[in-house]
Amino acid sequence: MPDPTTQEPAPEDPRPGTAAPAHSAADIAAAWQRERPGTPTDSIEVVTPIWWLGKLFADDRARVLREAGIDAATLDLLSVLRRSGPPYALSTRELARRTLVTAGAISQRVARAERDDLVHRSGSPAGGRTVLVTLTPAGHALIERSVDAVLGREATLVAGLTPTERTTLTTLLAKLTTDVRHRTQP
Amino acid sequence: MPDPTTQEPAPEDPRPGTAAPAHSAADIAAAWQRERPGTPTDSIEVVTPIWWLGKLFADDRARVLREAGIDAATLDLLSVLRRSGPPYALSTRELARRTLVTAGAISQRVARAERDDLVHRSGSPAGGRTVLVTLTPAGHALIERSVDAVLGREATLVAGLTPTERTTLTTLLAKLTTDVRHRTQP
DNA sequence: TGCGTTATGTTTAGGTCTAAACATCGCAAC
DNA sequence: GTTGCGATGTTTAGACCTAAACATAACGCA
Repeated sequence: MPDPTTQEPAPEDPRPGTAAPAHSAADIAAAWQRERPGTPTDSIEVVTPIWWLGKLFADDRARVLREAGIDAATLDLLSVLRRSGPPYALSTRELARRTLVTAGAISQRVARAERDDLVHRSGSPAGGRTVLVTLTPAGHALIERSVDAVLGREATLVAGLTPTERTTLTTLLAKLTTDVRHRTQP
Repeated sequence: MPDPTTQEPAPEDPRPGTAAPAHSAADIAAAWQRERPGTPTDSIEVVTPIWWLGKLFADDRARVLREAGIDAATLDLLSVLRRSGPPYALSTRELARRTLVTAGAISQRVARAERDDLVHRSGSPAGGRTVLVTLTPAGHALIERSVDAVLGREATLVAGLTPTERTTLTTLLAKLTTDVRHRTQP
């Protein structure tokens, strides 16, 4: 019965009872249906490619950044500060909000970046207990020469999509993001 | 000049020179253009939503799994074994190939799962130095009651897309994946 | 038989993240 | 004033991953 549409080469020794390898989202869904009929596999062909693409982009970005002498976490930190405009300073809280990691992670990121003289903490000029994290000249220089490398590279990765396809994809991703946020946050 | 299309509330104290917060991919691209005209921002509206969606799905899955008493790494391991069909046994190498993590990570995942009596290692029945990792009855029972919870939940998260939209999205993601693989692997 | 090569697993060092425990600071109610 | 609460940062314990160093085991071949 199993007539799986695989794209992988068949195993050298197809022992009876051994399923074929699955390496596309469709294969994974088919394998569940074969082994466990009725499994709710509707989401697999949407969720799985999104994860795989995220990993592909992340791995490629890591490769590019290694040559630039910076890691993804630091790039994220410096980017947010650079994009915020003069005076290139944000509180820990605000950095956490804009980077999707916890305040504790920001604290550690800032500690590493401060050790490398890319940012410095300044005791709160404005009220409260807030600490302002500011880009140093070295940090500004590093992000300046990293961002074009990273974004330029990623532009080539998505260049295979036509403008129409890209617009459609962006729209659908935005809709899905709204849906998921709506169903998970409240 | 800056007429940023933000969806966030304006900062309480808009000091001069301070950019508005950016919390959509379009806002991020606009912020780069405002602060650094000419930055190649073409990819941002594709790559960023993919990462954010990946994180939304991962966080939600972690929530569901916490109640089921299993973590995402273990779910991944047991799922691959369960989907492979009887006799629910695969080598370390093959597990690494199907889960997108390194062989070292598999070694550790298997060690944890073995400690919890979810799988057991069997000395190579077939040739070589290969170690077969096999699902135990407890592991089989755990994956059986976890997979419906996870996939059922995710089905509701993508239920807002019409069948047509879902097909279009799947197609575009597949095309992008092919492109990116082609440009990064060789 | 002896040796080098290749494939496979495991271990270890280092890095990063989250969750939770702590530590402050400002402020409001009284 | 002072007591308590809420917001903000930092620290720490635990989890998990990668890369690289180590082990073995099977093979090919002289």
